[in-house]
Amino acid sequence: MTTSRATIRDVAAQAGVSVATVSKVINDRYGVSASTIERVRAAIEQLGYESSLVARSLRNQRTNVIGVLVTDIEPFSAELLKGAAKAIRGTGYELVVYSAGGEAAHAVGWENRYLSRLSGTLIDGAVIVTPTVLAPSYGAPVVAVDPHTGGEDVPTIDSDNRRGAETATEHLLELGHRRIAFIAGRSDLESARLRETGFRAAMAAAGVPVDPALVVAGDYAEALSANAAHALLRLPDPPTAIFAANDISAIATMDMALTLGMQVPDDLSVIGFDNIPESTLTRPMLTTVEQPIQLMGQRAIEMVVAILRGEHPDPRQVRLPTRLVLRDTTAGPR
Amino acid sequence: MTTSRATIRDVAAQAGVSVATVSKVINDRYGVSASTIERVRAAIEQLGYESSLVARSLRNQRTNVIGVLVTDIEPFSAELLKGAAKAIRGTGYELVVYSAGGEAAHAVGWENRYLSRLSGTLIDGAVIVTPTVLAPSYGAPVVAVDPHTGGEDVPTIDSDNRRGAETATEHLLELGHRRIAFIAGRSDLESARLRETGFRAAMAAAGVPVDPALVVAGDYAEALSANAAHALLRLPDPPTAIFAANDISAIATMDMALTLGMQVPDDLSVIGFDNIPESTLTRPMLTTVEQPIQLMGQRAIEMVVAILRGEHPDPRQVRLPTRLVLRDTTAGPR
DNA sequence: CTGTTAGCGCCTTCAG
DNA sequence: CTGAAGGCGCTAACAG
Repeated sequence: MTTSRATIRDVAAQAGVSVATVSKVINDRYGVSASTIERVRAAIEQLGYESSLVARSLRNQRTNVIGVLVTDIEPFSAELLKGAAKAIRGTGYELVVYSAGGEAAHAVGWENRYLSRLSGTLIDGAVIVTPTVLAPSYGAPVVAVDPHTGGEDVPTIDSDNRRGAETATEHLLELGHRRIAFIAGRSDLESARLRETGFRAAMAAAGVPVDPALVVAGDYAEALSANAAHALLRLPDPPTAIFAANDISAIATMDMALTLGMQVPDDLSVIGFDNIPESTLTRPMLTTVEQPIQLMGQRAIEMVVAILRGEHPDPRQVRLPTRLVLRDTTAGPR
Repeated sequence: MTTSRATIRDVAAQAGVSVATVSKVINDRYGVSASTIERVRAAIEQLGYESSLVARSLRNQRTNVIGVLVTDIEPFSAELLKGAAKAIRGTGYELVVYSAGGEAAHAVGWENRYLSRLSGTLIDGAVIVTPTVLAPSYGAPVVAVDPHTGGEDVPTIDSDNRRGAETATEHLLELGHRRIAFIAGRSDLESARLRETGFRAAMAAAGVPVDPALVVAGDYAEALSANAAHALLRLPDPPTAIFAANDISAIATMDMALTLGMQVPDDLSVIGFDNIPESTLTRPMLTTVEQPIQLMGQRAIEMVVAILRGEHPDPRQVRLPTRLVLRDTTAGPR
């Protein structure tokens, strides 16, 4: 037990050569005799040696590793990771996902701290998911997914949040709803602002005034959204439909409606945003606006790889389409 | 742009002190005057300095990072990661997920290579998902999820694969099926062997012989499973039900049935294993055996953390229960 | 062909 | 209270 892992020195000692020679063998550099190579390889084999990624990346600039930085691994980022993993195949790069485990993430600027911790060493480039502040990149290429702002300098990937929100709202309107509530997302993210903008635009276009009491904060988070839903449904004149800024919030809303003894969609229509896999786990299944999340992850990786290869991907701001997915949580008001 | 990230030396220069002093401030060591601390903190702030994880981990033994090593990020591992991320919260540890991007993963022993690359440096402990060879751990605690073998030395987490497979088979049997096919999983994994064992045991218990032609390889993979399903359904005397060793295979089977113009469950019953979120995306929705995947990830992290804290978790081999989830892809044979 | 030297960014003695 | 020196594992010059 606990036999510390073999280092390059152990290999060198075992093979009776210098550390530098071992390094040469490992990296296929010229200038090592066949017999020495043989001996070194044998030692490596015997000791189960594998060069330390850390030591190596401290010394070299390139590591062949791309990082994906997330605050947490939840349904959205997990989908994104699937896409990222798909895109990484065949590129020769490896993927490292770094998650602070929620806590540190609350501090504004987590993305820059992470980036600073990993960049220059360990990763050649990074994808940052839902960053709130985007600092000058430290040399390594960075692509932001669903960033705090419509991006100016940094390449970004997002989806058409505004149009998606309009579509959702129009759907509710067409069903005959007029008292439509909106549970807003994280106010520090552009996506949340655009979803609210889309909601308001669709309402305005239909000539339906937005009751300020029906627009509440949900923060893309379960607990806060549940509270928000509770408050909305307890209003003297409650909404007949709720548009939640993401699926997590929509699911929390459905749970709360159930808790309050209401039937979805008979007593209340609910519509979400994202189309995470979990949205089909609810009963009834959630009607929602789909973002191509996996594709967003895929595109982000592709863009980082392209930049790493010295290319200059042209639209640096990629906006993917959204799409209404009709399921069973919306119906006309009674 | 491209201003290389600040190092501890930049901070030292900016604050007019030595590198060592900065290090002391960062790590809260005694022996620095209040005014110096102030100056150093200001410099850190101004430069946006964050110590390099790599340099740090090379120097120290502890990094406060736990690694999760996977061959790829697909539905199963993604679920597991959600659980792992949940478990990491509040522990003070951070999470790094390392994925080889499919390729390197094909080589046997990827887990040991990764572990060797990262262990001792970068990560304090690791969770390895579906390893095929488990070597002596290099000092750092390692927990294996769904390993190649019933684990002897290494702590492991898995679910009751055998019982789950029995349950699935019994369900098919109770519906009246007799020609039941089995699309097997990755033969290098204990889980796949146990699922097949469970299938055979249930068949034997019901006195139904297993037609060798109806047991085919699927490897837990989509392409191979689709082929397998095709072959099965083209048999002169095709099965009336197919039990696939995981949901990916089951979904591939459903797709193939559809391609061949068959109705599920009318012409063919299909049942899977895992209950990944994707299993509710099929139409009809997939009947399957649920493994508590997130919980497996959670438990694995908890165990690593416990060992890191010097505890000796008692059952070192944790087996979680499985459960039949009845949905819409099974019915009696015509 | 092989070994020696220096240094990546950081932290920890140990002197001053 | 502060700074200089050494070394973590590795690689890139340069010497022999």
